[in-house]
Amino acid sequence: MTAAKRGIADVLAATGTDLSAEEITQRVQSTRPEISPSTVYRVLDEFEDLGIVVHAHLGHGATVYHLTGAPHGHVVCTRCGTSSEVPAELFDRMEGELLKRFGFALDRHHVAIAGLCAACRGVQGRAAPADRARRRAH
Amino acid sequence: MTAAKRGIADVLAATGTDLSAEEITQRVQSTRPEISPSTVYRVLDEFEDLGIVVHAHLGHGATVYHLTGAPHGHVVCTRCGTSSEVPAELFDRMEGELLKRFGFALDRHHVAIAGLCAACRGVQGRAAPADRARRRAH
DNA sequence: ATTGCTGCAAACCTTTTGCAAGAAT
DNA sequence: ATTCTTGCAAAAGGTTTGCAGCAAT
Repeated sequence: MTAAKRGIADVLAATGTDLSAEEITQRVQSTRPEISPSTVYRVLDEFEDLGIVVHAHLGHGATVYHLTGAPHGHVVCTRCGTSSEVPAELFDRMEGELLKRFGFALDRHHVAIAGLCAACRGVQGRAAPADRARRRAH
Repeated sequence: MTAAKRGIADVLAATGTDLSAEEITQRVQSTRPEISPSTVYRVLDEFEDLGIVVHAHLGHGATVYHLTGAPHGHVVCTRCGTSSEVPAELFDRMEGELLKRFGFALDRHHVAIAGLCAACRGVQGRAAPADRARRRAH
């Protein structure tokens, strides 16, 4: 295993959250400044092929990566952009239905559910009209 | 209403599926060649503010747009990239749980569920190792 | 010698923005 | 006159790729 791969693996192991390629690059570069973003993308790709890493699309912005582990889903607030992880078991029922009705095998790792987080629901109450901030955030 | 807006609205009304900004641009340009992509993005933004249009992120590639109507979810195959719409009612149970447990208000319009479609499940059977095509498609 | 990894720079795709011109009020 | 909308071109964000060099075999 090369220095780049070791460094990227270390970063992924050291964090509890999902990281974008850019965040991973920055952290790797804090100890190995010469490692380039393209290498990070290439290594991440390779790790995915090996099943070590999975990624998810959170809707806005960059793809995020994390070590394969306890599968979890993501909820993303379309107003403030915050994302958080939710237990994979929330998807059990839907998984069964999708499989039965459409033959579609849901991937819990990969899911991003959009909506309004508790804080933003409070702020804007019932379905206020979209504002620029909300669109931007998302 | 300006020509650009009318044209874009017509395109959206004439299709039954989700369209990317690029597809919308191409279709609009078939009758009004001078309309630019930036205008399409701006008009789409405005339509969203008005609540006429909603968009969804399908994971890979570009954002897609459609007229606000019967809300539906999307499932996207991570292998072949195909996306299809699924009834919003599939999200009922999950919506309730997310609200109760996390105060999170799911937006059914906006959801993209990843997984393997029936065809691709057949092709690769049980959990074949990821291949380049799959990564690419997604 | 051959193969594989890497850094760099450039390319790419999607989306946004600054600006000056034109249309509508 | 003022305001809104547009086209164009450039920029921006995220990601991929060509290439030459270096490392490991």
